[in-house]
Amino acid sequence: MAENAADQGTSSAGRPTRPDLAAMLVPLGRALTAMEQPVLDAHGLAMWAYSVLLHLDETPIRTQAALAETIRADKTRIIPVLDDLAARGLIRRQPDPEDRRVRLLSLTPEGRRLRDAVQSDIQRGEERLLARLPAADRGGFLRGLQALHALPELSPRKAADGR
Amino acid sequence: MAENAADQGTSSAGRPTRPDLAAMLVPLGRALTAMEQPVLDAHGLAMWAYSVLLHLDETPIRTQAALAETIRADKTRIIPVLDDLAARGLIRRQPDPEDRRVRLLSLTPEGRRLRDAVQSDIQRGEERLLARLPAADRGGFLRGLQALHALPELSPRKAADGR
DNA sequence: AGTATTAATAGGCATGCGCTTACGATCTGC
DNA sequence: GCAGATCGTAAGCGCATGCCTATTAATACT
Repeated sequence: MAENAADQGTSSAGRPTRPDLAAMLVPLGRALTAMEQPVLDAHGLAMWAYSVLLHLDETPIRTQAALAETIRADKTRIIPVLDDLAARGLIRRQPDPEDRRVRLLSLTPEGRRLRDAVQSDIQRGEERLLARLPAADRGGFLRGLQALHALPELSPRKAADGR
Repeated sequence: MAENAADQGTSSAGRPTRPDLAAMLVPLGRALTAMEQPVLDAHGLAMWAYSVLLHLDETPIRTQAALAETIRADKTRIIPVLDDLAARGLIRRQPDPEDRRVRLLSLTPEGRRLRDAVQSDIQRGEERLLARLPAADRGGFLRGLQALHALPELSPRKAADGR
């Protein structure tokens, strides 16, 4: 006994060969977010506001609640964000003629300009980081990340309603 | 001049070919964390407690403050966590004979057992996710992730004190 | 017409967390 | 042996966030 064999469960248990994914992903996410912050500050954008600008225009978004859900924000908490963005002329919020309860959201040209400028800034910083990766792994890392990001099981809300 | 050309910045700006890294990493981290939660609950461990168990024993940790820093916890906030872990016999907290201010932290055998069991469970779930990746990208993804995770610039605290 | 639903909005409650202060015990330098 | 720094600990402030309720306007169901 006390042997350091490796079989002790269903699969290859024992001492793992890598840290938990979350243990790497979460700090990385934090670090990336911290890198973004100064850029956002420079443009007077909060993280939520940037998130709104990003997701507006990518997908046709109808209601504010739907937007909130896609960016995983609280329905009631983005309202001040939208107020601010609209007041600054970065988004438009017109009542839907077909259903006058909903406000149709869209990016204004200035909104798109700002979004593009900020995103370029941010991705420029990210590229500096990616450059640190061995070239052989860079592509796989990015593809893997995008693939996981696209998995529906990882979106808790969608995964729940299987009907 | 409303042409939809793509050059408009310093480098390859315009519409980016991928989402921001943080925009993928952060939700992924959240999803992974959510996947871990039931496992942790099943073992009666909170996230901070698990984090402590993980990092104890990997590196020789002397002071509680040092532990707190490595797991990015607040010095004062892990104390109840340590209290609980010690009360459950998962860690030991003996006064250092050389400096009786500091408590030497170590994993008990039960602590190590629990940590290994939980981590196997967690990584088993993660492997199910990784299996969804194209085999060609899986290795690069993991290596890239580990490489970025190991970068010192991404640890805000260490990066700051360059002196 | 009359009731139930849904969108947007406001407000409030509870939680978790980072940060700060305070304090006793202990160590170190002078 | 005293002053200042350090460790562990307690307590509290403030912010961001998730969640829940209520209100109002508009739509849908019957």
